[in-house]
Amino acid sequence: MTVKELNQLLKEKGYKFTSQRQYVFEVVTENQGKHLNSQEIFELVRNRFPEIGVATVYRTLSLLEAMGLIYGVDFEDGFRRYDIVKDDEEHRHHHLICLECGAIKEVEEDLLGTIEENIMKKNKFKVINHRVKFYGYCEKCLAKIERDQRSLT
Amino acid sequence: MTVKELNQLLKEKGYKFTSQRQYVFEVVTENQGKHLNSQEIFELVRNRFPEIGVATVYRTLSLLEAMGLIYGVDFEDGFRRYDIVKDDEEHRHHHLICLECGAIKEVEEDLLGTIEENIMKKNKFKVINHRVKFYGYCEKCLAKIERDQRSLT
DNA sequence: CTATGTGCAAATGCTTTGCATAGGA
DNA sequence: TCCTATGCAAAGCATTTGCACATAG
Repeated sequence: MTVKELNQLLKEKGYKFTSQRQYVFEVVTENQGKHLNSQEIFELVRNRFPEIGVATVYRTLSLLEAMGLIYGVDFEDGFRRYDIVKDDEEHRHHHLICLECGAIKEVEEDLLGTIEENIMKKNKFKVINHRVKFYGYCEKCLAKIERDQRSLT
Repeated sequence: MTVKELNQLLKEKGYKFTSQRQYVFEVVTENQGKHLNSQEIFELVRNRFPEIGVATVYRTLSLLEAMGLIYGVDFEDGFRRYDIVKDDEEHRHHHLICLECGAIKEVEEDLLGTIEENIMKKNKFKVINHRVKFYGYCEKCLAKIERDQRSLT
């Protein structure tokens, strides 16, 4: 999504297009996949627009999330993190979280298609969406761990 | 797990057995499946042991979690919630979260056994554990929603 | 007796809010 | 011009921490 499209979309919904909103959106877009937290986004925006206040960043992130342009995740590290929603993704979007280094990688797959049906049948619960977090070790840390173990013997 | 076993386990690991730890453990145990938050646990313990302080509850919950006797979940509602770990469960434990009424139901299944292998192959990420949250509508709310829709036509 | 555990209150850290001013449309 | 958006500082709120005292072993 371009800044122009953001402008249009904001106006469509009756919101105003401001520099602050533009910069917050740009920063999140340019850092796709990094899952920046609110403070990080604040710092990066401030580089381009020093007058901005934290409150505006928080308010803008909420707005963009409500508009469906970005999404928030909570990796239970004390921060709310944001990333852009890619046009083609619906709910096929999950995270691999490395227990060693904290690296976060995205998985773009609809993992649970058939499983949702079973849930529906067994639990009488209509599944609308799901969020999966896999905890484990990324390639780098796994190699390191195996190396360390070898050197012990 | 009984209080007696808790006593033993604490001592094994070099911790002391105290009334505070006993009551916190009992409250979580007796409210299995309710996913109480720290404040709720604090209130319930205080009914039995009025001298207890919040800090002790927080410290005890962390300790019990580290010992693997309880687990914490974050439903992104601002509270950390706790429930007991049943003996037979490893990582076969997920949640159905109703978008309408907020009800939380547990699912006791290892949903992703085969999927983990694919993740491993495709992403070079060794999965140790996973946590799945399904968002949707529970039986009651689903019925209500359908009723409301019918009455509109 | 000694080290760990506890209660209290203060501190922390992220996020939200109130309010006067700025600035889109 | 009018109403939404912003910046600032203060407030909120769950959780953590420092410290003197209590207590399990």
